[in-house]
Amino acid sequence: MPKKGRATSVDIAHLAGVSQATVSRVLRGSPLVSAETRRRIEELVRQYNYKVDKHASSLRTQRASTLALLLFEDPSPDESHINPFFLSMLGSITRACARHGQDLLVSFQQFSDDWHADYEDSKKADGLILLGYGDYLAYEEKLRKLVEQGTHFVRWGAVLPDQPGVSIGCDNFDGGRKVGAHLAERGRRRVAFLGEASSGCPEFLERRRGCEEALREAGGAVVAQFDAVSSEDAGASAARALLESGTAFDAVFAASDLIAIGALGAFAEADVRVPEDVALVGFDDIPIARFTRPALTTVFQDTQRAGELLVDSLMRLIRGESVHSEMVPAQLVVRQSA
Amino acid sequence: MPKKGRATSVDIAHLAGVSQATVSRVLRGSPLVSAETRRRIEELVRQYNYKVDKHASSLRTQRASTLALLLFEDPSPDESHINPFFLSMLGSITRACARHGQDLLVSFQQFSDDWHADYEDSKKADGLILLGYGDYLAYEEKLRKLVEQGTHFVRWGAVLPDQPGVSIGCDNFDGGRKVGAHLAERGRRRVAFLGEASSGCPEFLERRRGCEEALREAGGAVVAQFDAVSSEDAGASAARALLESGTAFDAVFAASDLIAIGALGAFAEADVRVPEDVALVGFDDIPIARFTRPALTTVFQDTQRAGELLVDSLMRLIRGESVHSEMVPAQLVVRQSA
DNA sequence: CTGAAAGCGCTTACAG
DNA sequence: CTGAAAGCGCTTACAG
Repeated sequence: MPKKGRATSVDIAHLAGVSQATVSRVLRGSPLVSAETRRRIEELVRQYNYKVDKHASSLRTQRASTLALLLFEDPSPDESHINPFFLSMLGSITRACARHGQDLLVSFQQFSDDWHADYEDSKKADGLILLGYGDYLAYEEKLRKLVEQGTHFVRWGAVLPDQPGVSIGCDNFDGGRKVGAHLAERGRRRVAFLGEASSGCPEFLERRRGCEEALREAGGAVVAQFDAVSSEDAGASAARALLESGTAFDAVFAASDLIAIGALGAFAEADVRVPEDVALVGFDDIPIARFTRPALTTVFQDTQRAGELLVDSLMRLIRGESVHSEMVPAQLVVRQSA
Repeated sequence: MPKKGRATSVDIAHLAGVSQATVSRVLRGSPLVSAETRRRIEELVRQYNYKVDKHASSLRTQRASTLALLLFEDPSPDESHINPFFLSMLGSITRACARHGQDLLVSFQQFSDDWHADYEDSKKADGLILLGYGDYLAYEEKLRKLVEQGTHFVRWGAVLPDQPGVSIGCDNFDGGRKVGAHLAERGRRRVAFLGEASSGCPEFLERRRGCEEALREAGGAVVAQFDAVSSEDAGASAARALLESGTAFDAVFAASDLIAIGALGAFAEADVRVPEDVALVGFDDIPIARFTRPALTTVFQDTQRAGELLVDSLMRLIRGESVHSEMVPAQLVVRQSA
């Protein structure tokens, strides 16, 4: 007869006529319990809907069994929508956490110096998963600090030499190369790049560089770049700027699908036909890419695999095992726009 | 000199030459501390990067200061993408939690009997936010159980009489009515509804009923319904079925934007022009709706407001205050498709 | 304004 | 295989 409130292991122990320690053993799956005792306790546990208290357990074991996902987007600090690609990562990360028996704390925030403090110091989480866009230069400094502090973290992003910490990312260079090769094969030679390819945005930079390499081999080139953060609006503006610049081009490589979708709108307004007048390729393969008109040719990143890798790497880091950065393959998805 | 590992309040107390209780008081913002002592302790706290241990604190206070967001989607148990509308809710819920000083645990799952057990019994969370589509009939049973068990929860969904627990939802009926009125005003009289409007899906049913009412006043009607869950593929199939059925119609009301986008694709394939041949209206105003071709006329639900309301209601429920269901207004957004 | 002390609900060495 | 006991790091009534 547990009193008001939820039953505790002491209540269950009384009911079963054993010590509280034995109840705890059963719940932790210890082999040091007789089958009969175990059965009796499990029955009571079910009957009273007893669950181990997470806080008591975590306090005792010094493990939160919780991971924190920090999503940040520098360009759009407004209240609105998050990049759908990140959201698909969120989905796969959630599922990977469930498989690993970890709870997942989620937070959207601006770049912060307190990531570490907020989660690991307070022991809310055993480690952090960092997911976001933003100026990598500013970001790197913070990563370095996290490493110094011994924070357990993994990040999704460009995988480059000499980066602080562990990164999991798509093979952006190879993805770009596949786009360049495809465009060349379709007879396109003058490609405009839409997106900020600079050292502040290494993912985009790698995509552009890969594309350039493939193009060069075929006698083509990236003839212009118009900066854009990853949003439809930025993509539309960049495409309009491209059109107004008078640059001669026969293809556009948008650094992300969101940018490509914005460009698609700008081209339609200007009566530029895709793919007849200009071939258009995006990157990310967000769900909607199959449903644009024309359907978007783009690069698929295996978010399922990435989520699993992120969680798995982080857990190994937490256990003190050695972990290295890793890339997930990029795969060209040819649809109608190029 | 805190030993290895993070500093505890005991370490800080030693360093400051006070008792551990005093440190705790400072950190909880108790007025029972002299200004001088407070200052000294705060300095040390900063210097040693000390944070209150969440588990110890929660164990002692019996409050997790954490909310759990359970996202479930019945129709697509596959690994893939989550409805973007829910994701935008997730964004606003996260921010609302931050404002209220609550951590947010996120989980995607199938319908489960263990929602309660998994989160509140184990004290991982003080309350649950339920977000998802699925067969309401099956769902209602579970809600009833949650109420019986005294679980603190709020759900996003249709707000109807006699529902168990607290619901926050859009005014679906009024949203539907606005769609019907707009279509009628545009001279459309024969509207096909795409989406499963049944008692298993009360949101869609309300949307359809609202639309019918407005249409009736104008001499129009909903002439057909083709079921679809909320996805592009289901929308495309439903639209094709509509076309094949030979029904005469001059407008389509899709129960969600995802369905509308699928229908847009199917119409394009069949050379049915939107809005010339058929006017098309969606529901949700997901970010991409502005960028489809033609841009989608749809119904906006204030997710910002909804997220705040959900969190606020749940917290009041947790504090034992009385809370009632509430609706968020629906707003027609006219673009090009109708 | 401050400290000593009890206790939140577990886990796990230790002893049997 | 089982129990008694210590202790994880806090918060808060109680006493001064």
